[in-house]
Amino acid sequence: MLLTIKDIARISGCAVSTVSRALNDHPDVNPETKERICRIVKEYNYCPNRNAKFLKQSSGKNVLLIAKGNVNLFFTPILEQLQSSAGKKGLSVTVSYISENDNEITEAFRLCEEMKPIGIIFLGGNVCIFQRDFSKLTIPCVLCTAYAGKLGFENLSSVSVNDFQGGKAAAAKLCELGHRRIGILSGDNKSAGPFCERFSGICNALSEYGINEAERFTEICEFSFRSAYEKAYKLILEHSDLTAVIAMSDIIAIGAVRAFCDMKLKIPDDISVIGFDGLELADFYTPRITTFHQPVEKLADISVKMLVEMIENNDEASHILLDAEYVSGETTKERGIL
Amino acid sequence: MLLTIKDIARISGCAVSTVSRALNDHPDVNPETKERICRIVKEYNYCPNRNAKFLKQSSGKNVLLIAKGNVNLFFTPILEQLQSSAGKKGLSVTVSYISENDNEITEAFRLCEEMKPIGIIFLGGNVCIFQRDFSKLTIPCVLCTAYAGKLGFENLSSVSVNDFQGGKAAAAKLCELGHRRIGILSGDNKSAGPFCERFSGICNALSEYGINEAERFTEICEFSFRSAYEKAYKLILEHSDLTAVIAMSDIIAIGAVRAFCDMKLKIPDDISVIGFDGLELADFYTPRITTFHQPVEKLADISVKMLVEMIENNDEASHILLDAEYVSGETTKERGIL
DNA sequence: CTGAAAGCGCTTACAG
DNA sequence: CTGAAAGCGCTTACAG
Repeated sequence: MLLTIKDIARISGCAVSTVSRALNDHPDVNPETKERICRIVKEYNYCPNRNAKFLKQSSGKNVLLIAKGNVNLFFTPILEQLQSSAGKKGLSVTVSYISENDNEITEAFRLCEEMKPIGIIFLGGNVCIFQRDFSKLTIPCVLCTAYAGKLGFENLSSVSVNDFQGGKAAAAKLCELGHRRIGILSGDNKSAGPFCERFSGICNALSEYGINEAERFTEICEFSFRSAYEKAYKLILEHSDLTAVIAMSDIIAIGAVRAFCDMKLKIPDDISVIGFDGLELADFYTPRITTFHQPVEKLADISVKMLVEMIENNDEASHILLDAEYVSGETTKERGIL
Repeated sequence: MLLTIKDIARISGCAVSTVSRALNDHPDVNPETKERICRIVKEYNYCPNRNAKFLKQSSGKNVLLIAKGNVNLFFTPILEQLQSSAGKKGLSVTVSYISENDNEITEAFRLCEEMKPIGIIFLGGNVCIFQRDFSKLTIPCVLCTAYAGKLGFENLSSVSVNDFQGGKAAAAKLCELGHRRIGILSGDNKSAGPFCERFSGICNALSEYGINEAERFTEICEFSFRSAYEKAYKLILEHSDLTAVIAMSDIIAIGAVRAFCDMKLKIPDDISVIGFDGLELADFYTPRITTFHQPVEKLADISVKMLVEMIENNDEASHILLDAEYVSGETTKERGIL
């Protein structure tokens, strides 16, 4: 049986309330008393029951981190950085992993009641769900990896790469290399969000290079190697004259590269591929994936910084866009002279 | 403000205790009352506060799932399968992710007090920590992906691949292809656990093929692309005559393949590489990684089945070893005639 | 600076 | 089958 706060009170000869105050760093407790209590706590390896704590607690230093879709190679390093960055600011973070199909706002709302956090960081999230449901939440929140500036909520900041510019730069890069028959392997770009932004950016660049809508060949794929593989295969079967493909994430790029290899297409001689995200994996794949890197550390650090400033200084919501950084790889080259 | 059970009681005209019983499927509640309560619960979107629930609850259908080291591509699919498999058995699972450096037993013990689960599944875990600390836990537990048979705890079952046989088969495969100068890229094989088992298996096979200890070239790497890359590089620099490498996981194999490419070694013409785990990624890498696949679905399903039987039938602990399945890829071939 | 007491939202004997 | 009441382990006004 684990010890309770009552046991610690008994052993230390204090009241339960004094132990609680000592443990939670309240100012009005005698330093000697506090030290004695802490010693006993350590000696007996006492650990407060979080259910009871959260049931009562109205405030604290707890920050909630809601990660949507944890299967994601891209989110894992951000998550680690978020945790370490929040830790340095003296915040204790509780992470909740939810699946791609869950409603992040509903989950956040429930956890707010349970944990009474002072702020929330969403790692990933569906902008449409935010638009519809976010008003339920009244504490400071930050959306990390998607732009929430268009939503206009007073307590919702966001930090992400400029996905429009990133998409545009990726397409421009291929056009500069002389490619004109370019396929697009997109994530779901129907509803607002990063894929939609990237898609707009890509189209914008293609237009500037005089490639009109009739010459854009797009397949929508799920966020998996297999789906990307299948859609890449289909794209080439239907448009054998493509010389380049833009994949909206490195996962998709890898699925595509594998498909092209199986079709006996040489990369980058027969076809160029450009990815997005700049995963560590992209750098260890053969061939190295040419990609646009999302600055993971910055995304995480800025998220935490924004949240802290909203909480402590009552700063109003702001929306920061970072540049995705071009990473040269082995999957792109100039279009061969046909 | 979220609704509490009191609100539901007031709205439905019942007592709080009746609402509680209805919600928790207790037998002794009038079907009509129950239906009315459930309708109201749904209509008002009521969701019980888990802190309060767990604070009181002495039993239930809660199963705890402790996943150690969530950065792991191998664990993610097992985790998903475990959740779906447990869901089908009518168990509600709570997942706790802990880092590689945490003590899984300490964490389990704390959560037992808080959640009062009826059983625990550990996804991954350090056998040495189990040996030292597991006796603290008295409820049925299953260790998934490592063998706990040597530990002899009455309430700890385990299911894993036969890592010794897997390692042995991997080494034998290379020997059969004519390789005699074989490098080993190992995870930490100093303390008991899968890497240690695989290492023993590898050594056993090499001995059987007459390759003595002086001809085994081993580097220990961390579980990352980068570490594997560096150690693979080092291995070749120091032993340029190696014709094959056994990597103890696909992550390590991929780091090695990338390193060999950068050293201008052709795979598999100049050097063969064999991995372990059978990640989806291994099948989408170019070249496809030859590997030994851990049967993810079986590992998960058996874990749940074992736990349920320990709980419901009071079955005693058992330890199941599955075979790792050979998956032919593009990174192995016969040793060239020198 | 400290203690006694109320109460967070639930569950579960106990009584009817 | 249902309700009133105790209590889970904490935190926090309130009094001193």
